[in-house]
Amino acid sequence: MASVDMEKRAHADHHASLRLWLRLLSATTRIEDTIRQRLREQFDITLPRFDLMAQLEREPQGLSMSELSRRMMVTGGNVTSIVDQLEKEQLVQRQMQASDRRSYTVSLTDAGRSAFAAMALAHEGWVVELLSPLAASQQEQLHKLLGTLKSGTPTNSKETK
Amino acid sequence: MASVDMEKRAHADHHASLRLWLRLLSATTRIEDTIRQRLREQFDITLPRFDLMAQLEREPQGLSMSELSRRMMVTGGNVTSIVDQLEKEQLVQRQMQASDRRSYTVSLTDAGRSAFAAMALAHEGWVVELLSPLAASQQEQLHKLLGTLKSGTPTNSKETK
DNA sequence: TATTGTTATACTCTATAACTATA
DNA sequence: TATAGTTATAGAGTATAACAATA
Repeated sequence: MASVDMEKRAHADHHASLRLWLRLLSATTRIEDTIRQRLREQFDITLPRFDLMAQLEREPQGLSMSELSRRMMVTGGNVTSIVDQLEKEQLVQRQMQASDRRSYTVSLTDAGRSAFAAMALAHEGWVVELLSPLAASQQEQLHKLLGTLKSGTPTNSKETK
Repeated sequence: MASVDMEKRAHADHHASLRLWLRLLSATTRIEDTIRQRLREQFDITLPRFDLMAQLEREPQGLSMSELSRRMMVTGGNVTSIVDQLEKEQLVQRQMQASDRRSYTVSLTDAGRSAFAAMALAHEGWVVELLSPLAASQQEQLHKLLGTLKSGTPTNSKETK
């Protein structure tokens, strides 16, 4: 009967989704761990610190602590401690804002900008290397499929930026 | 000239790889964070503990600490502490091995097995839900593409399991 | 009162290394 | 000597909540 077939199909699809998820997770984790390890070994930096610098590199005029917190999706206290560390190494700077004296603008220093350029170059090379089993056209396909995944559920697909 | 075109192409591909990686990372992280949060809220369990139980569920006869360590890709000390916690909650048990008295066999208790069954069911439902923006055929496509990525270089595409 | 950012605290996961017991 | 597992310690990242300064 059709309903039995549909049930079988549903179970098969569920298992397929689970297998897909495990593969997605393990592929991503493997690449992420490799990048994390190389950033540590070659530049003595962690991924969150690298990410924070990447955010600042995109915004030369700098960002407030709360904006960094929002973009990195971590709470404010954590941003404080990451910025503290990077400031100690003179890679970023806090600048007072005249308009609102509660708030700082955080930006890369010149040293930070050049350090980040070197790291970003290496980072891009690693990504190219680690994704190289896929041909350019396959990468494009993957990019499209992940784009569909990105936006949320079909029934409630509100984009929060 | 052709060499200039090739350089342009290489740069474009590099950027495409980087964009793909960022999308892959963010999609995976978003799903993982959602699962982590729901496991915490609904079952008061962390992902590593869930993963350890999943390993044991697949091996009813149980696993040694060192085998668990190998499969979860974390060092022995961590496995000890995770097993300690799960044992305290009576979800897993350590059993002496007659053959080698240095070694334990860790397995799910009956309570652990039934608790895991409930969690795994919910977990599978979440995965199905979170991947639902992709149709079954798209999920299959994604699975294949990630398979290529998984095994390493294109010249050596062995499937490990 | 609300907001920006800091500080203090606690928890989990992780690795390293020293240690015990057994092989 | 080598191996299985534990213990102790340290460090990173995370969240929560109390706090100070400013709006």
